[in-house]
Amino acid sequence: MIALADCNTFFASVERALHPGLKGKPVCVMSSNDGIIVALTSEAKALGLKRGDPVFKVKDILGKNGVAVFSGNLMLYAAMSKRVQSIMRRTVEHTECYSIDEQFLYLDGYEKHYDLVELMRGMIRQIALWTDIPVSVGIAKTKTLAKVASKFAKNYKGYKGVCMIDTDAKRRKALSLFELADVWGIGPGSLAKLISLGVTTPLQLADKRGEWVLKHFHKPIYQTWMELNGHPCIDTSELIARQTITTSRSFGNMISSEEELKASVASFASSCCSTLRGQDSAAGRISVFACSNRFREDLSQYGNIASQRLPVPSADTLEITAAALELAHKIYRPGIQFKKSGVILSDIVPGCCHNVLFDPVEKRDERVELSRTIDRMNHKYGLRTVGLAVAAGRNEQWKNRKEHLTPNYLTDIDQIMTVKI
DNA sequence: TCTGGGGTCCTAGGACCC
DNA sequence: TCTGGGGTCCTAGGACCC
Repeated sequence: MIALADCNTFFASVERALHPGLKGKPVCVMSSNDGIIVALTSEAKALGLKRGDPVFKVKDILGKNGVAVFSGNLMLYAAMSKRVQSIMRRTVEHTECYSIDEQFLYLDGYEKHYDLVELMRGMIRQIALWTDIPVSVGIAKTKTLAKVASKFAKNYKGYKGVCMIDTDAKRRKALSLFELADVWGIGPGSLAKLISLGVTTPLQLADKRGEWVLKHFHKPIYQTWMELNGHPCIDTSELIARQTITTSRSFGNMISSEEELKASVASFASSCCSTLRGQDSAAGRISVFACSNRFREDLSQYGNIASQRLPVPSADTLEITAAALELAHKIYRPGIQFKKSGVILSDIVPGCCHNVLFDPVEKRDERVELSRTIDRMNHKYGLRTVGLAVAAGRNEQWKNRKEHLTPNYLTDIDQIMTVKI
């Protein structure tokens, strides 16, 4: 059996754990620039708020109901995620991190010595005690079914946090009651097609013949069909290293000068490079994109992307930033109000330093060591302690707005919480 | 005035090879 | 009227996920 452990409204729960006065109150976490709502507690949902709502459109609801709003702080949430994961690993040996708030737990063998439901309830209590993060667990024979079970566990108090689908009767009942749109792997496109073919519940899909599924759909939906019938076939085993690394942001204010566009791109390139070195990899290809504000119909619209292959896979901030700036120059257009830019590193290979005949960069290993030294200084003394001047720019119109940021209580000794007794 | 960010996998189609 | 067969590699774009 496989369990999926899912943190309930994770980002909002982290904020609530660190602001204990908010227990039982509506809480929302916003995206960068405080632009949209990305996580919200059930109390906030009850007010009619939804994930994805632009904050400026719901300002009234937020204000009138005293909703606590926070600017998203991913560093903080990642640190809390690590704590929750470590408690899960104390309970189950073989686990697999699927996302910042979800973990698969492999329970094979545990049924001999434990009641699986009670084992998971014990783990949930431990997590609540040590972190204050509420967790729901679904148990079933496949990951897709475990996800279904975890939603039942989340939505019905009677399960006390854990729902197990361990018989065919339970599987059929669950699938007959579950929303087709909520099945893992079924997005808006497949949903519309399924409905047009007369399939409206997960059970109806599961009961179709395999040939029928393959006739109308491709491999991904076929795999979902297999899993709904209890045959495991989705492999999410962790990729050791990421295959692409992206840093992109919408700007706090629109910008129109090439210098500012380049400053943003240089800053994002640096950020990509330190992530790249963090996983001991090098990138063979770099892309830079920029676009105008698609919501401003009164302004001229423009978007473009340019890519370049690096002569040798590289993790050197200086080399990659130089390439990024050339690409930024290519796509820059005077007279456009830019709203967003980004840098994408791809063709990622393991290893930081590749010795190659006719390498245009001399002393590549020393250059990588320089970048690593900068990483260590920034880690020790705070982000952006040392960086490239070109990334600083002269004014910082493009920088994010974050007006409700929780301090990095869990990762920065200078921001640690003060307790007054 | 104000509308997020970062991933994966799959497929079709073009370019190129013999 | 007739116009090979069989590959590989690369890229763009769609669909989906959190």
